[in-house]
Amino acid sequence: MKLDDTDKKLLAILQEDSKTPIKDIASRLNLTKTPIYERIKRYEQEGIISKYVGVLDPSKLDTVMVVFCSVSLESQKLDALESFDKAVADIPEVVECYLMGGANDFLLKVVVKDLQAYHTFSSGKLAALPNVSQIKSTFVLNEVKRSTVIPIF
Amino acid sequence: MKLDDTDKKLLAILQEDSKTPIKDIASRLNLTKTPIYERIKRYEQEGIISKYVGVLDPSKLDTVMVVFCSVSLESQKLDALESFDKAVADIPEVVECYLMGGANDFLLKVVVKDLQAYHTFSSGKLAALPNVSQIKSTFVLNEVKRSTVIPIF
DNA sequence: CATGAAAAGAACGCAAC
DNA sequence: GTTGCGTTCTTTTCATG
Repeated sequence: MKLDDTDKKLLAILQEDSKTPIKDIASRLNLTKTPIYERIKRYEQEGIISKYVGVLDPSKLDTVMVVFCSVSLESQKLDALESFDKAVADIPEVVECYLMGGANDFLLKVVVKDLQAYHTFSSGKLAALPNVSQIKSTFVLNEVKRSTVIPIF
Repeated sequence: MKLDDTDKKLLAILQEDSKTPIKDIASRLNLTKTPIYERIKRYEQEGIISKYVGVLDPSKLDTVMVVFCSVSLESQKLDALESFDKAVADIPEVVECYLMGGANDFLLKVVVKDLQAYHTFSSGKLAALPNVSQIKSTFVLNEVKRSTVIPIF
């Protein structure tokens, strides 16, 4: 869909704070409630906004450990990639998963409780998936920035 | 803070869909509105829930390209790391940034419009930051899974 | 797009148990 | 924790210009 200037500003606001009342958004954008309301409904219907979520602060939770791991498969055939896709979707510890260019590896962002939980996950769940040939884990020392905002220019 | 079983279920729901009405949550957890409401307010006050956001579907936006890049600094001294932290926070293309174990590199998730925009960002903004010695870019071919949920066990 | 009115729903506060 | 009530805010719909 084509986004005009108002769309971009509006989506930026909703990505920052989805609880901003429509009337507040309207006054910030020098419009009235009606057009704002209709645009938001359009985003939701078209799936541009896929959902509204609460974002947790991991540092406020007792023990949360974040690990990035790059996973290589034995085969780069499409069906091997797709079966890995599906398997990963059902593993809650895998928060994000991307197929990367270059070596055709997967990059996974994994959230676990502690090092022991990571070991259980890595050797038990992840290595057990079909076609997995190599796993390289790198641990996050510090979360410098984490936002869910997709910048729209 | 210590989280009981109800907290975990409640946080899971809010991470999935923050617009679920309190009365619906209450009935799902076999409780009434009051305790649900009070727990949520506590999460917000203590910062466990840091914010509520709308999540966009990048595939519905014209051109969105995701790149992971690992950035090495010339110095690993604390002030060099911290000044990089601060600089990165103000760059909208950098959606996430982590200090990684091992080689003490930073891992950045970058969202741009297209390859040309990435080049502008990488050579212009990123390489221009103080102390940056090396940048390795890997492009995302396919977004297999992306959630903002922190699994709580 | 603006404006205003009206109805429905949700959040919020309070009191009593 | 529950139940109930009442107020306020927001969302939602609708009609007019």
